[in-house]
Amino acid sequence: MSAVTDALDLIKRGSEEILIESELLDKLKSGRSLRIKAGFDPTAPDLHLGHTVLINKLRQFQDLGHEVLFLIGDFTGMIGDPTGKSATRPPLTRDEVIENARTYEQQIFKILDPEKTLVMFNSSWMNDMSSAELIELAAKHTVARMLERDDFSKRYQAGQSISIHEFLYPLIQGYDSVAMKADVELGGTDQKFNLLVGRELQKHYGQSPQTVITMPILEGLDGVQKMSKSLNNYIGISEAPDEMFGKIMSISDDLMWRYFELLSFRPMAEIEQFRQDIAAGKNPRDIKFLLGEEIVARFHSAEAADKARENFVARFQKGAMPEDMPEVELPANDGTLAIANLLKQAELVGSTSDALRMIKQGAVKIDGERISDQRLEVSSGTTHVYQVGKRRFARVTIT
RNA sequence: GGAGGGGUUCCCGAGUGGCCAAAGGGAUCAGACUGUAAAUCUGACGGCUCCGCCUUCGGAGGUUCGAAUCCUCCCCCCUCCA
Repeated sequence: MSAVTDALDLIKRGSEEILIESELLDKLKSGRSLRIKAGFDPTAPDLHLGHTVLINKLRQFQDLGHEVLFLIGDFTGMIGDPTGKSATRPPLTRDEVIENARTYEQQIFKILDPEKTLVMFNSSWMNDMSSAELIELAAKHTVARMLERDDFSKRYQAGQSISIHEFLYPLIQGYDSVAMKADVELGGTDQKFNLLVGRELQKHYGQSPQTVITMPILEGLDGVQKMSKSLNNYIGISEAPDEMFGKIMSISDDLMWRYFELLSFRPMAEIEQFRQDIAAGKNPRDIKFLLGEEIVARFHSAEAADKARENFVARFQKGAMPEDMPEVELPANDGTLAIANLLKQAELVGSTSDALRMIKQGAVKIDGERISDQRLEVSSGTTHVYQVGKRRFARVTIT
């Protein structure tokens, strides 16, 4: 096997689809450093593991000697990508976009090699585009083709609104490929339509079309919907080790295999061995520990991973209190503070109504003792650990 | 421009004058069970000084003892016609 076919094999691992594979092979054979594009909409301030499926693939390209063009869609971010959305997104303000973009830059270099990464902003060419040029761009695509896109046609049929500007999104994303002279573009499977528009437009503008590589969409913690910040089913790459480890442990056994496949760097053969071990009676929890440690070690350190596992065992298997919890000081009224107000002010619950409900349901503990008195008054000068449910803790001092 | 349909609590979606803080499902939270699993079961799920009170059903007014439900104006969405 030649180095080129080895490279192709590496690229294919975990990817969903390569359009067109033979073109990619030719590009690899040319021996030049390829321009690998990936675009990110700067709407989410935090990268999560779902993003890393793609970023890990970019890293592989870098390891093969190619250059990554990390596009921050600051211009398109103000439009709002309609992909996968059932409703029109509100546009972001200029300040929000800039702030979010900065956060992206800080995070990607946990994975990518800065030496081989070019961070670009599509505003740098889109802001200069004239209205005439924009209309010329829009003339290169038809409404019928736009409506081929799954989410557009669904919304259209369901009688939901599609604003004209949303049609511009795929066109601009495609035009980015022209402006960037991309050889390859990576995206999630939900981006396939947009990525293919890039190929069309490059042809229109006299460039050879980019190879499109789609990566699977990682399911979130619920195992059903895609991992996303807005659905609150994500694991952020900047999260604390304990949090990260705990979230990995909370996924179902089925989902664990998906995460191994898309997030682990272990060879597939080793992962297959894990499956066999479990079939032979090994506790899946112990395999999940390995996944949790690998992920925490990648974004923090091996020591942090060990520590996270130890904390996990101590806290949930042995029922210990967490080591760190918020420390809160609250003023009393007339020497005491009602329990419901205390819990609300300590931000353990959202409202006093919620606090009373939690007490009724047996979810509230003080120093580990379950309480049932909704009218409990806590006197000033005391410090206790208050707990709501299994996860929410605070050490509260009444002054 | 014309005709029609629609905007309900986080989401979907019932509800056409009092029994509505509003069915049902989803999401979420809690309890049980566990491997903090998942699944399942049970319960909760606007707010508050919580057996009572206050504020919600696109917005503003109005009718009524009483309105998410009726009337007026306005805003927004969709469909068909032009």
